[in-house]
Amino acid sequence: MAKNKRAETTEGRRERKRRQTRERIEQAAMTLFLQRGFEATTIEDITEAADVSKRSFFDYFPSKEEVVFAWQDAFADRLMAAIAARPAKETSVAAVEAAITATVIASVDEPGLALGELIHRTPALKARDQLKYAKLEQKLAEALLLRKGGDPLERPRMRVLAAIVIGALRVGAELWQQRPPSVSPQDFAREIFADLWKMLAEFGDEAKTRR
Amino acid sequence: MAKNKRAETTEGRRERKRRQTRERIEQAAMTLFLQRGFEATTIEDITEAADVSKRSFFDYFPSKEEVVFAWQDAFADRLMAAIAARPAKETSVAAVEAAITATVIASVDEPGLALGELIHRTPALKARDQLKYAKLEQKLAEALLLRKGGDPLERPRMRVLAAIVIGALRVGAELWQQRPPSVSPQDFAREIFADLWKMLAEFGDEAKTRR
DNA sequence: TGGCAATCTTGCATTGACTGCAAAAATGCA
DNA sequence: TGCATTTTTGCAGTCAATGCAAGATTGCCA
Repeated sequence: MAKNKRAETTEGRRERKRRQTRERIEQAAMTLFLQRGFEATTIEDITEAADVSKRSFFDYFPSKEEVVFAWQDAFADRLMAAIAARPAKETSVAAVEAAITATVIASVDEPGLALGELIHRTPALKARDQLKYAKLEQKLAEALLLRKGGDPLERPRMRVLAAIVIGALRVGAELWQQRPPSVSPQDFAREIFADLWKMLAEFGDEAKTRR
Repeated sequence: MAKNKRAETTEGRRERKRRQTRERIEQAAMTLFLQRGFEATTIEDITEAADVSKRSFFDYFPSKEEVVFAWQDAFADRLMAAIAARPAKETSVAAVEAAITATVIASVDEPGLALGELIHRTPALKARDQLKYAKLEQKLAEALLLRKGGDPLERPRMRVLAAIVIGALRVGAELWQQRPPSVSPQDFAREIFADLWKMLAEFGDEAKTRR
């Protein structure tokens, strides 16, 4: 089973082969998924293409779905790091904008883009995809709270801010996928955030003057 | 298979028995799920308890998960209706608040409350649960857009408003589940929304005066 | 270099969700 | 009562996922 490094030494043949096998499975799976769809691809198809036994697949990935989402953990980790890196005196709003923009830009070229459509047309994957956003939101909320010194009273506030921002990220990702990116990711992100804050202010004012 | 009424006449013996069977399955499933967990309950356990054949289960529900989430469609439909019922001259912000509050209040006594914990501790259900919110959000966005006469330029705006409000609903539902409801649902909803709009205004102002 | 111990890979068997199909049972109606 | 329609069921089969133990590989050291 998956065990880790014995010492902190360099990667031995064992580790290397294992990583290579993992990549071979991932590659084979993705190719087949994109080519003939997620459900229409069986584990056996994948293991055959990757030339490993059917049983071994589960030694590398806990489930078929995980192959698709494995790479996405990286995004959440980067975002956390980006948040933590913002100066403490910066407002939460400024910090998320900067952190998300930076993380998105740093991640925009990854295979994830091609996956969007696959996920979108596969119900089981769609559910898992949403879960990913939920986890991201929770992590973001924690990171934001930490910046505030962990004050428990700030928690609901940061939860809501996280929900708003991740919501915007989700909507933004959708818009991005729909139209061919005629602008740079930077400009796109900037635009999205500008719109978002403007809307927030409007909605807020609207509620303020209401009743 | 599931066919509908032949004419608009009253419910015959056939329809009635079918509905009863469906309820029996649902009841048996829920009892077992809550009692021994989702994964630990097999379809056979359920059908045995409900006294139908294993095969028949799938004549009533497309999957094990659907039993859990079937009732939730009702919420989305009610919310849509509530939005549509708001006067057209009302602002979007005022309309969602009123509609959501009314719908939540009308739905708060349903079995859903007991399910929260079950869903929370079952990964597969958690994913599906998030998908539910996503769908709700989309429907809400459509309903809001419709109120605006369907102007395509308003779409992203309404998508974001929907994301924000559903985000607040999600966070609110979580808070509600955590602490014993010491206040009425009405007051709780009012409070949540008041906080939300206040936060929006603050975040908006903060962004406005920034840079 | 040979051999041992740790680790990986694989085959085999099993469970459980889900589907298709056709026979059998129940129901509605003339 | 008899027949057409609908429902329920049994059965066979596919596929994901898991446990287990035998077989192969690898790292290491005497």
